[in-house]
Amino acid sequence: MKNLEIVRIFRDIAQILQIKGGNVFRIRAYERAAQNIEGLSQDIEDFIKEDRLTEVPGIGKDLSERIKELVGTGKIKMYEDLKKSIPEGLLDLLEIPSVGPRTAKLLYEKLKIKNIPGLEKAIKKNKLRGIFGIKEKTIENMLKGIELVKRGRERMTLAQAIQVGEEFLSALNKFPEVKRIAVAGSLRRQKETVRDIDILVVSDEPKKIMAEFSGLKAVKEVLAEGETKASIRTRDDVQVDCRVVEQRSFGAALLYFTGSKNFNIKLRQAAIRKGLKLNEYGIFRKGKFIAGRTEEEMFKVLGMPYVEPELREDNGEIELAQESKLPELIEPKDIKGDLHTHSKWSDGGNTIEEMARAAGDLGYSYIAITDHSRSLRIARGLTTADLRKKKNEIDKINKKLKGFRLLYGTEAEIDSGGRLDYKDGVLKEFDIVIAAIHSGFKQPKEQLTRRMVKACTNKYVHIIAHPTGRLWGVREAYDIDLDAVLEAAKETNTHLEINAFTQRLDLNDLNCRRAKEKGVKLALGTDAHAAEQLSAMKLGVSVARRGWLGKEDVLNTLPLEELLKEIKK
DNA sequence: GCCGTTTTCGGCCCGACTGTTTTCAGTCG
Repeated sequence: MKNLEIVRIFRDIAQILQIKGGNVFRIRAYERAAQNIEGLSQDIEDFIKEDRLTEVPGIGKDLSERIKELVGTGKIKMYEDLKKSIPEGLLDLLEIPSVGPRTAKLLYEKLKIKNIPGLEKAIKKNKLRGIFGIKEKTIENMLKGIELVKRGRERMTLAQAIQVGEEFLSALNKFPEVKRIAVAGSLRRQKETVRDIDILVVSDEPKKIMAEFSGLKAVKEVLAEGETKASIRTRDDVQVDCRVVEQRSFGAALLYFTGSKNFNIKLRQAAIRKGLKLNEYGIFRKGKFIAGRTEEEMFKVLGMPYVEPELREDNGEIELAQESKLPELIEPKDIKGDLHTHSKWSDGGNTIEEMARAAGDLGYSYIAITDHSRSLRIARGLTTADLRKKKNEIDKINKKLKGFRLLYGTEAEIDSGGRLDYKDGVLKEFDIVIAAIHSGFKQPKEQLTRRMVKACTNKYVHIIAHPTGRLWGVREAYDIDLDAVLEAAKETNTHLEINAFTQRLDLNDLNCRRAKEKGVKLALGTDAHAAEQLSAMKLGVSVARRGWLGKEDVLNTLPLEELLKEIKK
């Protein structure tokens, strides 16, 4: 899959052109193309094969030639030439907050600064003084920015972002001037990682809110504070932006502040075509306010149904909305049970009964206890003797429980040859079998793919757990041919998992969409190793929603009897 | 460099805040 390589190159090109001072629309064209390719659920090489590259929005004659050149020769000449035209390392300067293309260009032209260490040295030697347009404050901001880059401004996981967002909401909600409050930005779109937190407040006293926001205990540093908008950094180095608007602009501001940026641009273009102006204060016709209180009324004026925040990525949803063909997304309440959990029998922290009660409290009607299998010793995988005892325990608890069912399950190891580590006679006893890879991630792509495909063909395997192995902050997805696995899954009625564990979210949103397009049904599981982790299901639902999935695309929206029928091979 | 129920040429989203400015460019989202 060359998609991400092209994305990176196009973004690089855009940045180099910015520094060199190219046509801003040409620059934007590269950025837009990169964004659109990033959002593709299909391999770009498929588009080439079918000669329909220019069907990808933002890709015309020139860019399609560049893409073909890269896929064909491994290089893009124009990009190689551009790279040579500026020093390596200059692009790093753009990573520094407060340093944009113009400043980078200035620093290079006046002082021959080529990279971040060079800038640091120049600042320490007082060389920046006297450069036109740079004074003490600017230098100070650059130094702060450099520090931040050094510490690595990583993105948070969605789970962390949700927590930070909630803390700020509840802290701000205590102020009487706050009439209404909401999170926006990529957190509201439920992206799997989030850079900064956006908070929207309705109030008649914006100045007061600004002071209160900047004065919160969690605030380490105020980055900017104006009349209606302020940015701070928390003690944990998270940037939080707060914006205050009046009541009638709440919907407009929420829409604007939620993004994504490209989604907003497209909506504004749609507004222009209708002779309207759309900004964060509302929709205006000849300067007269006609909508803005709620997002719903704004979409209505723009002639389309409400677009769920999770869809707002400019990945085709606006076009579908205009034809009223948006998918109806799955919701948390549709989930009837959790299909991937662990108990004390292997490496979980709670007993089976405790897990069952916690699941019941969440309103579920079933839960699968899928402890690790024999060969995963490190997680105390169960021997066949253990399994008999575990089965007895489950049967006993099931007799006690009314309107709820424990499913006897396992998360079985797929070995390096694609076989499972329990014999068929053992496997067939389970109500549900999840198969997973926990070793040999670094095998060649072909072998990894073969293992997964073979696991799908096993007639006792119902679900493939965390199919790409991505573990946030630990390792990248392993190198598999996901399309081949999807094909195999489709053919054998095997389900792929959306693992909702905070650091996994695997399959991710784009791959979910790919699975749906291929006709593969997904199974949501939290991989909970303790009762309180069952609540991570909401993250999995978010991934599913971002992957355009409806209730009908997810296995465990089914009542128990239908679920058991559905998974039969 | 892309794109077209106004257009195949001439447009291309819109505004807040900062730091440096006597009116605005740069950065950010």
